[in-house]
Amino acid sequence: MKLEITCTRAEANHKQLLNCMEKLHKMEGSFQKLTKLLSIAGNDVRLKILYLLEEEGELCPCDLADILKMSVPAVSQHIRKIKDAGIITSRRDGQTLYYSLNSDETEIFNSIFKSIELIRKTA
Amino acid sequence: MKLEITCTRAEANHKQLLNCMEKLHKMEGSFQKLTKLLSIAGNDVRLKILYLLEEEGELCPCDLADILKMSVPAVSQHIRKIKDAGIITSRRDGQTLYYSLNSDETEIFNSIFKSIELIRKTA
DNA sequence: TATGTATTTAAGCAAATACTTAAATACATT
DNA sequence: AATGTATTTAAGTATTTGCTTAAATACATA
Repeated sequence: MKLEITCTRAEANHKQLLNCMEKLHKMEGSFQKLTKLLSIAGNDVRLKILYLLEEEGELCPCDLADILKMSVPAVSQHIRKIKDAGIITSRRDGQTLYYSLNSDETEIFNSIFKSIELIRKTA
Repeated sequence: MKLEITCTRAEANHKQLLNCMEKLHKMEGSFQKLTKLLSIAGNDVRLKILYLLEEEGELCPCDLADILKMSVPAVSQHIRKIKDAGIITSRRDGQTLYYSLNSDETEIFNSIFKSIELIRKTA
């Protein structure tokens, strides 16, 4: 890791900057994983899909398309992103695929959804 | 609000779908605000900026550019996004602008940052 | 006032996003 | 086997994103 300080301010605290760099470097993997999760949740449609799965347990693409008032392929492509990130899994019943949140991912989304309530109160 | 069900599956639970639509409709504003927050945090650079501000209290664009090893204008443009969302504010000291998290926004980010630790353990 | 430093803003561009429509796949039923 | 339904995948496209470089702004100091 290159630890080069270019800031020329007299007040610049080089030790602080180097410390920050090392911290980030050590946590790089965690940041990548969290960024991935947040970028998936940071979309109106996908956040609603995640919320609906949390609330309803499981839903199929067709239901989600109805609820979200959008085309089935559009929903399906969002579902794929969420699935590729390992956040949901599917269960087949005949022609219908039911998607649900993976139990090991619910904790972080629960804390995110809690903030919805928080926002409702402050807004 | 148009409540139209197009799903033709025999098993489709229309009451459930209508209920979901109403819930989403009532929470539309909260979803928008939360999506905005998450889309801002769902970027590697911005998540790190937010984390660094949380950890260090305040930092200037120049410091952040050093720590993140990227150009000052690139950092500045990320800062602007975060600032436009009302998440941070600036304090001027001479030529230097110090940015810090707004206190009313720290709660949600704290819960997000906590999940970094969670991820470190599970990964 | 002139020069330098910190920061922002603007213009330009490559890559990523998120939709649309059309085609492919998987299962069910006749 | 043939047709229909649920879903995914692919191709095409308009929009957004995130950088780069260059120019503008704000403050400090000689």
